[in-house]
Amino acid sequence: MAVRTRGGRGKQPTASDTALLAAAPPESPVPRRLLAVATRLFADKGFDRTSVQEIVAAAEVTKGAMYHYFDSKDDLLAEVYARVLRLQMQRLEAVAAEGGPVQDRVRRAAADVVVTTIANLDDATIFFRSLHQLSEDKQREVRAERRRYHELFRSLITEGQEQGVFTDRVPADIVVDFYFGSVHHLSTWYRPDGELTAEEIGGHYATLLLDALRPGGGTATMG
Amino acid sequence: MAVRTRGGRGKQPTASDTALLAAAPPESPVPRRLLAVATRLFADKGFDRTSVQEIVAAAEVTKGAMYHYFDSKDDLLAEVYARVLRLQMQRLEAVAAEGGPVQDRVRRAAADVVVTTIANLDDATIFFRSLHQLSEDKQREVRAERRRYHELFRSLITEGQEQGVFTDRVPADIVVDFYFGSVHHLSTWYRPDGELTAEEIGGHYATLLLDALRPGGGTATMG
Amino acid sequence: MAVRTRGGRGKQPTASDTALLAAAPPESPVPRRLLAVATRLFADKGFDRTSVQEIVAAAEVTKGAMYHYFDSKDDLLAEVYARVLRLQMQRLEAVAAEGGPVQDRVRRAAADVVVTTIANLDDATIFFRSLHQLSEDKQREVRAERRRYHELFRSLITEGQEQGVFTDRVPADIVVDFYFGSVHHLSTWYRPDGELTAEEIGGHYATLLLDALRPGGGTATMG
Amino acid sequence: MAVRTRGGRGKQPTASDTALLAAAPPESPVPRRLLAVATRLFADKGFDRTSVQEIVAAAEVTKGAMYHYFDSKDDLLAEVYARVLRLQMQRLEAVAAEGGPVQDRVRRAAADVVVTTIANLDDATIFFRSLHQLSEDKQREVRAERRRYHELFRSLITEGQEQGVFTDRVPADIVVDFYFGSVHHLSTWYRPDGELTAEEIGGHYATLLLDALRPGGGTATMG
DNA sequence: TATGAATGAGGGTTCATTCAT
DNA sequence: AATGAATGAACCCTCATTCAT
Repeated sequence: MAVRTRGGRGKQPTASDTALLAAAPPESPVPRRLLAVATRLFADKGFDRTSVQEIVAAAEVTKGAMYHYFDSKDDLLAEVYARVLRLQMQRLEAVAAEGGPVQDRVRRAAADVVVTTIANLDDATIFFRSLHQLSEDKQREVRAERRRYHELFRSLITEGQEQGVFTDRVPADIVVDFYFGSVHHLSTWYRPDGELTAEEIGGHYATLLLDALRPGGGTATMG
Repeated sequence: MAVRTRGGRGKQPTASDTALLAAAPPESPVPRRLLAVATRLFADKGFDRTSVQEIVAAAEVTKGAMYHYFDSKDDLLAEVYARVLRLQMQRLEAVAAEGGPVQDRVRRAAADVVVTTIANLDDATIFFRSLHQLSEDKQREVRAERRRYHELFRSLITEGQEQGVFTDRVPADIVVDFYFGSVHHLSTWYRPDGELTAEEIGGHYATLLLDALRPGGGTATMG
Repeated sequence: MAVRTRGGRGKQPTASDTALLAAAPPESPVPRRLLAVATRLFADKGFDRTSVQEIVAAAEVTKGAMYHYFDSKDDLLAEVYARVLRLQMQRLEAVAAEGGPVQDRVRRAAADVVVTTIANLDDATIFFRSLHQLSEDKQREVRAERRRYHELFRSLITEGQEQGVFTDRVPADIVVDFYFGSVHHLSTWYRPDGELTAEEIGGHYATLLLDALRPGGGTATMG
Repeated sequence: MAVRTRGGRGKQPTASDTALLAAAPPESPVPRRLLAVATRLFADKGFDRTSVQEIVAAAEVTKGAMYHYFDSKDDLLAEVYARVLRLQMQRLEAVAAEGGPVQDRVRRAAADVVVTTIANLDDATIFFRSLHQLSEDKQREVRAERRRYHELFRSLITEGQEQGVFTDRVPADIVVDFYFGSVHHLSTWYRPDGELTAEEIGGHYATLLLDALRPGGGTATMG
């Protein structure tokens, strides 16, 4: 990580906290303001179409200042990825660590990732669109962290399948990719002024996932 | 459309046909070759990171020739979008027009879009990653066509819900966005050398969708 | 001259004829149409900013056709120059050949060149703005022809000075350059919807010239 | 104005000062050097035929440096216009503010603009030839400033007409356009190695103007 | 007489980054 | 901790012209 000055943050922020992170008021310290502004611009116009000049202008900072805190424009993007991965992981770990029936934990996790994603739509937009704009090294790191996240989620699915509360007609791996595809694409169609709240969408998504995992009958494979 | 010279293509190509389209042999006419090469490069490195110079070099064509056939680099991307939209729409229309129980048609459509997407992974990669790099005008066109596609798919879901063979716990709109999110993200994780064939993945995805839509019991919303 | 096909034109066209030349209807023969269109565009946007593509599009002709009739874009411009020089020379020669007192002939020539210039404003615009865009060779030709024109006009001034009806306080050379500067710049400020007609302006310009040449008193050189 | 760093200049420079401005020695700061070189090249070959590459090469500066100081090539041209307008306006204002009979002030102004124009022939060449190559916005600004200049000059003519020391046979507006046409065209025919000095030509031009404005008899309009 | 695909050199401009201060 | 002038490579695109047909 290249940011040389940054205070730690309390763990387990709520979804609404995380939205505040992105809103970074102009009086906040320089690196934070740069990150906030960059997130906004990257989501808006894409990484490659956002110039360093625009970022520093929007953050009311000089170029020199930016290069003082960040190694490169790339590094700025890497920080965005690090932030969102850290956040999602924290939330999933919290849910996974709770007690209760596995299907309840899966539902909570599934709904929560939707709500958090919607609360940080810019992050989500960047996440699914800009991975290839990161350097090879950093891509690898991101992918590795992402894999850890998926594996944790998958372990919950597997736990349910082993207990028989979930069907295993479809491999847990596939289920996880299937679900997170849906989640990532929220940034493509979700509009804050739509009919449904983030919580309602989270509920629906979780329902679709849980219903798909219901054991019993199953739909016959066509043929 | 900006390509000024191009013959029509036969209707209702199979999934394997479509893969061939992208592979465009070197002796094919200039615009086709450019499109094939551009698709490859855009998927590989992203639109903004692919220079016109690289495209024409890979297509063994001069820049002037490229600009003779395409209005701009943007236009090249627009053609990729037009092609994939046309293809997917044709296939969905074909499936929708078939007879048989609605759940069979949905399953076939759901599985087919997966297979077709995998057969044209480059297109899919570009599709979900580069829309914002298209000009406003062209974005609007793409979105409009995409909407028509979604609406056709949604009408199948609605039909099933009205017949009572699908649950309506989750609105058909949400179901469609949920499913196509999963589909679009295939390009993120699918690898040709993986354990499962395209058809198997299509089967699993269709199963997850159909199972989620099974009527009956349902999973209680967490309380 | 590079245009290979062009009928001769009657001599001594009136000012209104010449305006018609520029309006060239679309059904007129190809080279004439090209010349008319080019004149319009060169005056509008300047020679360098007018592409051959635009010219042939506006003339509803293909590029190949244009290059069949003209050697180059440059050649098109040369033709415009040739046309305007020919025209102005013809008119001046006609006036000079008339009888009557020299001051009447000068007045007529001075007024007529204004009216003709206004009737062919596009030509005038091009004339004073695009000479340097012609090849060296062609520039030389244009300048030579222009010199012949100036010399003819100057001979009228000299004639008046020798007769004593014009003052010779200012050398005839300077008078000529002085006057044609004014005339060329008509294209800079004249607007067809202005208060004065072309004839009125011609009258005023001729009056200014003739009054400046009145012998007698003269204004004392400052000092 | 787009040049971001430039000190003011002393007021009321003499004609010979202004010629020095254009000669900008090589050790002068980057923007000044660029402007000097650009003026030279634009006058020589025309704006459109002068490439940015040529400018920066002649100024011994990199392209990046040029774009650091100027927004565009267009901006460079706009600066040339701003400079010449500023200069001419200053001089006219100085003359107009002097005392003495109005005909003396007009004569001085008329002669001075000729001398100044000849001292800055490159500027004059560019001025009358390249206005249409400026962006619409900048053209408007230039024209507005030019109008202010003309109006000041015209007010002197009007003053003389009202006092009866100038005839009003020709409207003051027309007189102004007439005279400045002549002045602008100096750049077309004046050669430093000619027989007459700048001051002599200025004298002649002023004489022609003043003589044309002499009241009395007048030349009868031809009938 | 006319086409239009193709050329290839050059156009203006942008941009992430460096470095002396 | 911060500046901002300067770099230099790369970018997309335009264009007059040619040539096989």
